[in-house]
Amino acid sequence: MPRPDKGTRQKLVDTAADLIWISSYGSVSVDDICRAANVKKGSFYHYFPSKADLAIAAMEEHFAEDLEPYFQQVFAANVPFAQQIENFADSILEEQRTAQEKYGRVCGCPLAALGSEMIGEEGQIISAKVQEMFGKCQDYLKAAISSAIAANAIEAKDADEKVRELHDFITGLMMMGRINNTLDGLEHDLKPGMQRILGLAVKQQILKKSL
Amino acid sequence: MPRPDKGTRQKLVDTAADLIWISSYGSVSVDDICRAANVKKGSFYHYFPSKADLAIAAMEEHFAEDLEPYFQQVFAANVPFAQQIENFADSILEEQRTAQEKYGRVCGCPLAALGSEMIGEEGQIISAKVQEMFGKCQDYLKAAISSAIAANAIEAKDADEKVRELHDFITGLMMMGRINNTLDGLEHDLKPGMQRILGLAVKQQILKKSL
DNA sequence: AGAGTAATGTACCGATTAGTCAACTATGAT
DNA sequence: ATCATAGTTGACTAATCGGTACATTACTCT
Repeated sequence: MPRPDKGTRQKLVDTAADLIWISSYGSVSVDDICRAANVKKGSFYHYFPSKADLAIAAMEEHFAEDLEPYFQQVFAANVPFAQQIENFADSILEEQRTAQEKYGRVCGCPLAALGSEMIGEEGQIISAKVQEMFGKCQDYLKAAISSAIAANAIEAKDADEKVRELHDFITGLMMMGRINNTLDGLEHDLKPGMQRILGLAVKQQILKKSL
Repeated sequence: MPRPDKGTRQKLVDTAADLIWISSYGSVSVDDICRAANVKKGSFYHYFPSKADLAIAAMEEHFAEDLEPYFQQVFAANVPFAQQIENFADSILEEQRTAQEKYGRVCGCPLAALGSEMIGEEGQIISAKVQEMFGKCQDYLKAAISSAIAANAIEAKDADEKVRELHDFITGLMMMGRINNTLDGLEHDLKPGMQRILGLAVKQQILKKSL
């Protein structure tokens, strides 16, 4: 589904996001990005003052254009909490499957991969942005959990605690999926694990055969 | 407590492990390692044919010298399973605290950080070694869980499943600790989470004040 | 003591890195 | 039409990368 003529800037953002996701920030050079996007280096630095700025732009725009609308849909107020969580788990798995098909490997969470890599002085700015993005994601989770608590839909008391538990759990599954290049953990444990953390009924789940 | 005259080779291994742990493989150059270890480049390549070989040696030796004896102690056959798990959780937290004091930040799991970064063609060998190392760690976990199952100490049936769940869970906590530079998740959720996964009694835990 | 080898030190290599620069072209408003 | 501006291009830099070559030093065995 390639949109026709995405514009140079957008091509750079998308290409960089892809390349970094399937390998790492450090191992993808500006030349790599330019080559893959079919853009000359001069144009790169016309749009972005540095490689780090492109990465940050990629994060912000991916969040604003993909993640934010997605969260608003999944956690829409009219959907019951248990269903929100089910949908959330399903869509994570689906995204990972799609990426696996597209790139030939399990990719995990791009923010976590980047955040882990960019530890240390040189990566401060990017690392801070990763934390900020994670924070924004957690805000959506927190809103959903808070209203579930208010509605007595779950027993939990501290929404922040549950958000952290949930996020840490999900990140673990995605990270190990990335490292071991397998969806096993996500397929088997994601949904029931999330339900268990939140004190929701854990349904016996039927796994779709992987294609 | 620096041992006197560690030997050039060992200094390289230890220094590289440290530097890579607190930043990343890609952002640490051979020159960085040599400078920090006070070793000349010629000596580096006398002991290791490449940077990647040093990283692999560091993983293997860290496992053989630190991790393996540690696992044998924690999962010693005469220790009750519930206690094994408690000790395991405690020691993970302690290791993270120690590293935090030493390096001024939460470092998380070095294998996971490296494994996530080394995805992609260029990192195949290192990535495979990370998987191998994780596999060896899981073997110890599996042995402990299997005998707990055999002794009816826990309800679980499939040891492999529990090992995966446990490993994914722990990795998630450590990874988010690294990314967000906080021990909150590990301090609050590690032990009860492990106990819950394994169907063990979840004790109310008293948290040590962080120093 | 002397020979062989292990270890060290220094100077170097070509390739690659992020980033610069000035010339060029397309565009759009007046 | 013209003029400023946005966008593009390819050649360029200085620094750094992983790795090599080779001479020198230290150690060990006889």
